Amino acid sequence: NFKQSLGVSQMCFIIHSKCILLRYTQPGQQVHKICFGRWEEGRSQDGKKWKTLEHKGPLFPPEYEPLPQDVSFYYNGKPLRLSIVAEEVATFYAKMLDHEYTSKEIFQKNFFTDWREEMTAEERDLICEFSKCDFGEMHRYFVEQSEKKKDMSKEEKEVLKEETKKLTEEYGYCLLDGHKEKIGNFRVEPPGLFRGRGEHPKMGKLKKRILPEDIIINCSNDSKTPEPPKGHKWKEVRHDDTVTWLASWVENVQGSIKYIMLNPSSKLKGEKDWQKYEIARKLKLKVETIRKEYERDWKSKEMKKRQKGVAVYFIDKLALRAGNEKEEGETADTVGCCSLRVEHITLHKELDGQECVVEFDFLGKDSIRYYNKVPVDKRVFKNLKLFMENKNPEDDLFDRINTTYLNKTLNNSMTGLTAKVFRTYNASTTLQEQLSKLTSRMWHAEKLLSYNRANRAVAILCNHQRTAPKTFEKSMQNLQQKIELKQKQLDEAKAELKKAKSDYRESKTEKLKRLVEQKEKMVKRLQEQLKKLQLQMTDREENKVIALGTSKLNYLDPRISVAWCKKFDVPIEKIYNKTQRDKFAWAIDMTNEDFEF
DNA sequence: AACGCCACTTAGCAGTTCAGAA
DNA sequence: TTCTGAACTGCTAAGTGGCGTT
Repeated sequence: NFKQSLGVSQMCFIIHSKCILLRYTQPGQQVHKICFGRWEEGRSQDGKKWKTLEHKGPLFPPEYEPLPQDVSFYYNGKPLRLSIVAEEVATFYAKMLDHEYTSKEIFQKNFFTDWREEMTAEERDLICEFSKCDFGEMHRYFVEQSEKKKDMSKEEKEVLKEETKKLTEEYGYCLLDGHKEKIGNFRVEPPGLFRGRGEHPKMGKLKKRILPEDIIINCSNDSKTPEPPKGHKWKEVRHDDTVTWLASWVENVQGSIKYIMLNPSSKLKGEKDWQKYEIARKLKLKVETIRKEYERDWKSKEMKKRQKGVAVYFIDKLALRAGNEKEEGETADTVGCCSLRVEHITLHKELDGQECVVEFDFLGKDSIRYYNKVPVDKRVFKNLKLFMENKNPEDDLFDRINTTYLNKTLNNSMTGLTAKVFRTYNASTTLQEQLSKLTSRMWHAEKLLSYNRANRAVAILCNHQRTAPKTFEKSMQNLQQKIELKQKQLDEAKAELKKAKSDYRESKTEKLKRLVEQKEKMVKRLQEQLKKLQLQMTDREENKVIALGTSKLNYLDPRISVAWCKKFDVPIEKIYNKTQRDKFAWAIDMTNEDFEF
């Protein structure tokens, strides 16, 4: 009846764990949603993450398939049949042959050492020199295989797709507190060669195959325990409701623990995400006080306090990461704020007409370069000079402090405050500020472009980079050509319009009048198309090495975007794709247009 | 305070899919 | 219908920060 009275053909209930939405579209109008119930903030205080948890355990990668008889590894120019285990490891290398990783000495060395460990005694005796190894034939075989896969018929591809879908349905979900939730990564990581980022000392090492005997399962004790693969046992089955993971194992290269966890769309993750932004909003209310506090620290008698004051200033102003200390030689040499070394900054009393400029140049997370020249407060500049006195380039800039101390003092200023909150706070504030400058008079494409601009401002602040797409230059050229063509068309159309007008002036017939109107329309359309292309060009150029996704997914309070969409009548689908809409379901459900971060 | 361990978020890349242009 | 480039998805490495122990 409700449907009929509204003249709506379709209506659906969207059932979240803590709210139910009734969703429908009235003809010619926007989508309506009626919300019953709401998301819960905070959650229980006792550290319990769930009451019940049931799942099927992780999905293992397929077993190794030996090479066909006519494909072989060559040593010293002669074909050599390897033992299954050694052959498998060799294929890892062979598959990567055209990647530049394999040309690096450390990569080769690490691989060769670990490979020899997997060989039989005889193989180890024989295969002593890496330079005599030839993986060419194996490599060609794998290239061929992937070609074949590409050339498969539509039907065959369909069958494969169906199979993965079935596996996802079986293993991709769990039951948490009685609700079906998507799992983030339900597959055990397959064996292979470790590829670190940047100059990683462990690149090329063998990442071993994980067996059920390595895996700890976590589920509730009254649930059906996942079945290990035939002939195998789990390492342990535990029932720990203070953690959110479903399974874990220790990885052999770095000795770190890997987890199977829920998808960001889950209630558990969503509420945590929400909480994160609430803390950042709390910082917004206190940030002025906190800024005064660290400015006072710049003058402290205690060197430790001064260093802290300057470090927090960097974290706040430049959105630097905290910079935990890392084990030397175990990972790539990267730093964050607290681990900055003297060699990473250069002080300029004056630079390009600005006073007190600090030049930063260091590798941050994922070995992404941070390069920036920033004019700073005079007192900060003086302090930095002081911190650098009598130090070697490789000494710590902030030698009296570390992230634990810094976070402890931050927590004293505001409960829940840590270094990373500043990044969230500054990112979200920047987005909101930038968006508030926009007007509703813009046309659609312009609105979206402006949103991207705002997003980009944040990405630049957080130094989120990407390697320029391989096809960038070419696609840019193509676009340029299109623009030139459009320009030419426009010029022609304009000339035609002019002619039509003068014709009309000479003999004012109805037919010629219509022609003028027609040509005017044509010119207008072409102008719009040209403008659109030019916008696209700027957008793409500015986006060349900037990654927008990271900030969108991790730093920008989605409620800002949702509110903006509502206010300016932009469909949310233009801003967030399906995955993102799932992740931010909590925000989409509860935000109206006057939300303020 | 130093250390080691653990749990969780944040990050860029590569392969795949999709949509619009030719 | 085919081709091309962008968007999306999955993957897993690399951070942050808390806690208990010494």
